[in-house]
Amino acid sequence: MPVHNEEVAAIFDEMADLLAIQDANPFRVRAYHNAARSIRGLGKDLNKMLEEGEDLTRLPGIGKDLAAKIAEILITGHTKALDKLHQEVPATLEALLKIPGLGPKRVKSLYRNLHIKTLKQLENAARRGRIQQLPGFGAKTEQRILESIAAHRSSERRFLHHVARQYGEPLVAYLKEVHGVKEVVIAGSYRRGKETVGDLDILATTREDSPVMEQFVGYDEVDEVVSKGSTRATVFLRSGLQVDLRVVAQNSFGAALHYFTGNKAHNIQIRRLGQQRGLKINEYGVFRVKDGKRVNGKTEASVFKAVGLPFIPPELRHGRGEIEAAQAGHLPQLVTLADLQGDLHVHSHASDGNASIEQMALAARQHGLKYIAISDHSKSLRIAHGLDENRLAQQIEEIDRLNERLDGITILKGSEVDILEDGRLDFPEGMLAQLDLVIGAVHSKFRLSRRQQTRRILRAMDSKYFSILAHPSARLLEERDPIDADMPRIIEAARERGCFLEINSQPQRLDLTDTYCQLAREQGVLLSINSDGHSTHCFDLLYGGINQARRGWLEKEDVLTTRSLQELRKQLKSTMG
DNA sequence: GCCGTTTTCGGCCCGACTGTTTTCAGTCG
Repeated sequence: MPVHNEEVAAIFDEMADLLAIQDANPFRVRAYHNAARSIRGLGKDLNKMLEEGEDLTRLPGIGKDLAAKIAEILITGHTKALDKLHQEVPATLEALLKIPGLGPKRVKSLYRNLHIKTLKQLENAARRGRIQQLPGFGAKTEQRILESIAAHRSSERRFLHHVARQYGEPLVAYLKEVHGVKEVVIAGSYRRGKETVGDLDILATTREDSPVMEQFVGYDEVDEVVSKGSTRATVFLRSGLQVDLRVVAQNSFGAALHYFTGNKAHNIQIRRLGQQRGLKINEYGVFRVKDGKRVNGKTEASVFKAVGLPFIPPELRHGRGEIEAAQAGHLPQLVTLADLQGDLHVHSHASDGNASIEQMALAARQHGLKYIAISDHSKSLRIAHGLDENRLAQQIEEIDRLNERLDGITILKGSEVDILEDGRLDFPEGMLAQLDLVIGAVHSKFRLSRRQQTRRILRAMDSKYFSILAHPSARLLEERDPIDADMPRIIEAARERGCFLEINSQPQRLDLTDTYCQLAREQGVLLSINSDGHSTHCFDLLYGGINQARRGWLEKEDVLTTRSLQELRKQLKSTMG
């Protein structure tokens, strides 16, 4: 049973937490967290790297010691270092750290003084008023602990980017109307285009007399004010979405925007670069260390320039090599929404869509697209009224008639064909041969073993008619975990067979994920950014696929659906051939 | 525990807010 990257990362995070409770050197604690983050950002399977004899110490944040621990975990499934920690510190204490307001120091105090090891014990002690008697704790802290435990179930909830946008944009518009407010921008993971966000970080610049803080906490969707100072406030909206507002002066806008767009790893790297140049970088600007003089910070570009870098797009700021690429002049020219020429995964009311083929085609044309492929479900997906051979044959004729009649948009004949459990496709070859493209998709048997699932998909891709693997991980954000499959192997197979992978733009899918997009790009596998649309509004969702692609370092050239119809046909033909 | 065109030792990003204090530790992002 192989251990996967995520499990290694989780072990390091746990070790960091337990070490922190033990009062270990904070930098050592951080080293473990850094290593965990570094591993999560890998596009490659650690097992494979080990097999191929790659030097793990070349990974950022991994040195000799942690490389040895990684090898130990991969081979034995655990590490003696964590086993030892568990003997010294109860593993359950880690859960206490998740309570807002409880960090390692307080958890340690609770454990040492009140022998609290579990959430239940914590709750009981708080109820009996025993916590406020501890030094460093008070009545308010105790009350907050009780409230947090009550809300614990929802505390880890993340919001889809698409949903956060629906709350965030009206709030931004509202803040812009407040007296003395100049700029208002949503920064943070939202600006980096992440598929889900834990909260919204809003940055505003104002004149000094602006009542923006009062107006912010008085917004009629605010349910709870967590904290409020003169430059920073945190609230919860009724929807449960947490929103942080930070206010800075206009001339700090660039520095603050950079600072609050993050992520942490990126910011730390930028500051280190600053340090090397005798500069201190914070949210207020770039300062010379020797005399404290402010030298930059009005625009984001000026912050980058101060450390000798070109502007790095927000979607790349994850501390995963973008700074090194910028230094080397190798930053990608990221694909944009305007580069898209078509959409190869569109449904009609023949299966589970709610518009006719013509309506979908006209909506696509309206959106500036030059072609779409109608790719309705195949017969096995009964719940979505999948098409059988007869209905698909009729649809092909309908598309021929429409193409004769419609100008400015071309409709391709496709099908989203179920990949059956054994890897067969849901239509016979004779049927597939009549299509312009075949999109293979997993819609069932999500819980096969890694070995079976991988073999299933590879076998489907063996079909000479297979064009694109739809939503490769089959995940549904906040709802269903990704299938367990060897994605690097699948990407390799796509390269060998000349197939493509989809970036599905549905807000809940956003699949392929960013790190695998990056791997596909490195392997020369083109990605097809598709809406998987079911209504005429679906083309608005393509922005999500673009976000995903940009976080995966993709350029226009790396995306199949930026091709002209003529070039696309050539690409598809070489697959079919 | 990691890292290094100043270093193999001695650094490690930095500031705001809260609560419990009476000048600051702890937590958070």
